[in-house]
Formats: sequence, C-alpha cells, structure tokens
Amino acid sequence: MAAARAAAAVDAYQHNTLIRAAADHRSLLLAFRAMLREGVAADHFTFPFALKALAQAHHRSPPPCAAAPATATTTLGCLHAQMVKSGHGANVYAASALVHAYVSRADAASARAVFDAARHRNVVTWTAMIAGHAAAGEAREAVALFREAVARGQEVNGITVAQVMGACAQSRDLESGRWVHATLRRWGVEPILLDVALATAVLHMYASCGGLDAAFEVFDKMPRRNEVSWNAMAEVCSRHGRQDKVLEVFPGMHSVGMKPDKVTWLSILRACTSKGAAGLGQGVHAYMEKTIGHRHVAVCTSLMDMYSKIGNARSALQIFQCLKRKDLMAWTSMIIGLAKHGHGKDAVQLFNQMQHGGVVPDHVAFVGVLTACSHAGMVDEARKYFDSMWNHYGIRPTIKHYGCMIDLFSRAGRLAEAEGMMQMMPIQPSVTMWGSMMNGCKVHGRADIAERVGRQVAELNPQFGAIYVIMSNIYAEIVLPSVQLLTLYVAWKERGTVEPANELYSGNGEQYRNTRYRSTKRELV
DNA sequence: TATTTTCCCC
Repeated sequence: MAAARAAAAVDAYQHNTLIRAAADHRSLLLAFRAMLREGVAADHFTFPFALKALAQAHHRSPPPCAAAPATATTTLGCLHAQMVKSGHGANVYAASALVHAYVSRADAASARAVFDAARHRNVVTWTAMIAGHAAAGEAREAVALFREAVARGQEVNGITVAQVMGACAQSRDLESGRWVHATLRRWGVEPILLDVALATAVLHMYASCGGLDAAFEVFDKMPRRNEVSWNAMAEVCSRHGRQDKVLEVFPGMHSVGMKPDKVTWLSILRACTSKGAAGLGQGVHAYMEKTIGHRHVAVCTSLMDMYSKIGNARSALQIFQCLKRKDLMAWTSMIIGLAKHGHGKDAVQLFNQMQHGGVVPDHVAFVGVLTACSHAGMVDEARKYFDSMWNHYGIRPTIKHYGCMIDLFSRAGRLAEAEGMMQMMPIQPSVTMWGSMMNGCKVHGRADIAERVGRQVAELNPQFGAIYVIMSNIYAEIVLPSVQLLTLYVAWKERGTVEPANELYSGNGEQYRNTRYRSTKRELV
C-alpha cells in the first residue's frame, strides 16, 4: 500500500513536470489528459503548474481572433472543472492560480466568481483579484477590494499596493491613492523607500492624478531608479505636454549608465510628434535603427504615426511594409495615415487586407476605415462597414462612428440619410454632427433642410446654444427672404435666446459673418 | 516542484 502510494507520487511528479513545461494550451491539454488516462491523481502541485502554464501560454501568444478563443477557454474550463471535482479547489495556491488564469484571459467576472467562492484566500489571492479588476479597467472595484482587505486586517504586500496604485492612476482617484499611501505610512512603511517597482507605481499614481510636481517630488526622493522609473517620468512629461522634459530623459539616463528601451522611445517619439520636430524625429529614427532596429511593433507604429502626422506618408508606408508581425495598432495607424493624406481608397483596401489576414478590427480601426470612406466618397461601402461593426464583431458604434457616418452622408449630399441616422442613434447628437449636417446643407444648397432641422434642434434642446451659431453660419452663406428670418427671429425670441438673433436680424451679409465669429466665442467656449 | 510586481503604439 505504501509502495503503491509512493509510486503514484512519483508518477504525479513526472506528469507535473510535463504539465509545467507545456508551452501552449494544446500540449497542456495533452499532458493533462495523459495523466487522467493513466489514472494518476492530481496532487496539490498539478493545478498551480497547469494554470500558470496556461496563463503564460496565453500571455505569449493570445488568440489571433478575439471572437474565437474557443480552445483556450475550453482548456481553462476543463482545468477548473477537474480542480473542483478532485477537491483541489480548496487549495489556496490552486485557487490563486485559477483567479490569475481567468484574469490573464481578461475574464475578471469569472475570476471574481472564483475569488468569492474560494474557501481559503491569502495575500496572493487578494492581489491577483485586485490586479484582475485593474487589468479589466475596473479601477473602482480594485480600490474597493483593497479597502476591504485592509478593513479585514488581511495581509497585503508591495505587489498588492503596486496594483492598487495602478488602479488609482487609471481612474485618476487621487483621494484613494493618498489614502493607500497614508495607510502604509501609518503602518510605518514608506513605499517610496521600499523598492523600485513600488516607488514607481506611487510615482505613476501621483503623476496621473496630481500632476508633474508631485511626480517630480517622488522621483527625487527615490533612493534607486531603474529604466521603468525613468520611463514613467518620460511618459508623464509627454502626457503633460512637457516635450522639453521628455527630451531631457535621454541624456539623464545616459548620465547614470542606462539605455532607453522601447518604452522610452515611445515617449520620446510622442514628444517629437507633438512638437512637430521632424528633424529630431528622423534623428531618433536613425539612432533607433542602429540600436533596436525594426523589431518592436509598438515603436514602429509610433514612428509611422509620427511620419504620418508630419505629412510624410511615404516613410510611414516604408516602415509598415518592413514590419514582419503587424498587429492591429500598426494596421490601424497606417489606415488612418493613408486616409488623412487623401488615399482613402488605399486605406479601405488595407482594411480589407487586414481582415483577410485574420486581424480583428476594433472600434478605432472602424473609425479609420469610415474616415477613409468619407474622404474617398465611398458612401455605400461605409454603410456596409458600419453595419458589420455590430453584426459581425459585436462592436457597438460610438459617437465617433456616428459622427463619421453623418459627415459622410452630408458631404455626399445624402442629407435624408444623415438626418435619419441622427434620429435613430441612441446617443445625443454632438455639435460636430450638427456642424457636418449643416455644412452639407450649405454645400448642397439645401437651406430648407437646414432650417427645418435647426428649428427642430432649437425646440428639442432650447439650452443647446451652439445650434444658433451653426444656423447663423448657414444664413451667412445662403441668403433667405427676410420674412423667413423674421419667423426664425420670433421663434428664437420665444425660446429666450434673442441675442444672436438680434444681431442676425438687424444685419446684412457682412454682419452675419461678424456675428458668426462673435457668437462662436460666446457660445462654444 | 507552487500562486501575485512598476512604465507601453492606432
């Protein structure tokens, strides 16, 4: 009996080793099934190993098509079921690993279900769950869970704090961030002095919620800094429009013997782009070719973006074509770049190529292709792409997509369709949309529609002052019989918005133009 | 033989 148990333990050890070594979910499943088939029972190492292998495999190569990750999900579900069945669900290591596995698959809801049902939890379980909420963009839940942990007297560590700081940064929750910091100090811990990762997380939190000065203060106090600390600083400066400071990071790092990595380059490139510093950007490009080459998709995407924005579509295209592994953002950047430079048809073609290559478009990619259609006057194609967003990809159109469509219809003079879309869509029309439509009316000489729609807007939203500005634009371009102006004047007066109407009514064409500028300042700022 | 770390392009 004892010998049989010892033999089984040896067997489990061997299977565990195979399971741990699995590089993808397929080989993992094979190794796990082999264990079941040979009748070897899983021990308390099996599930932590298997789940970690699965999480890492997913991290290394996420499914190319987000709509069909069926196999990987099945593997995880299978492990979860076996874990519960075999009674290892009560093992805190296994439970933590399961929470993390769901988190790595961006399934925070399932992770939370496991977390809530777990019989035993420790600091790792709590940390994994807090990290899961943060990764899913559920910053409030992450902070709430951390507060709960502290209230229960649950042990937390530097990793937990780093995660919750990240959540505070994400939701610009300065109050919670300060509270976390103060709580640690109350415990006699100064996180900035503790370790680099934690200090960097604190730095990032203050930078996101407080501002540059708070970030500099933390940075100066840090006893040690690594590349990530410098990168956080560079990123913060570039977000706050301090391009000069970003460009100081490079010599700053150099002076302490550190080299910029791909994240540093992203900030530096962004600084060059927003500064419009073409020469500098090209210098950076040349330097990067020598150091890191064309290996990083993100950096190349940023470079493409820079070249597109300074009007050099050719260089952007060259970098794009050199890219071996093109991801969604690279495709999107190129599509938008082409669209903006009047190559609408090429951009649409690129979008189709991307889809054929199995890259699944997201909402930004759709903004790109719709913009491209708009510039190329491809109204019916746009309609097709727009419909496929929800029908094929389950992406709900946002205000930007509706804006593209309305702009597109209006430019093409298909004003009834523009109007129809504005009436059908589930969101409030924006000033830009009314502007697009009114502009379409102007270009296509449809003062009748402009007047009807404008009146409608004024009636539906009397507080929506911008419509009067837009209307005065129209009237400045298309002179209507004075009786119609008078009608409008009366309508506006009833609404209590007579000021712009007064100016409009008493003037001639020249004055309408003046009205437009004055009104624009008053109404839109 | 085990679980959880900071900065990131469209």
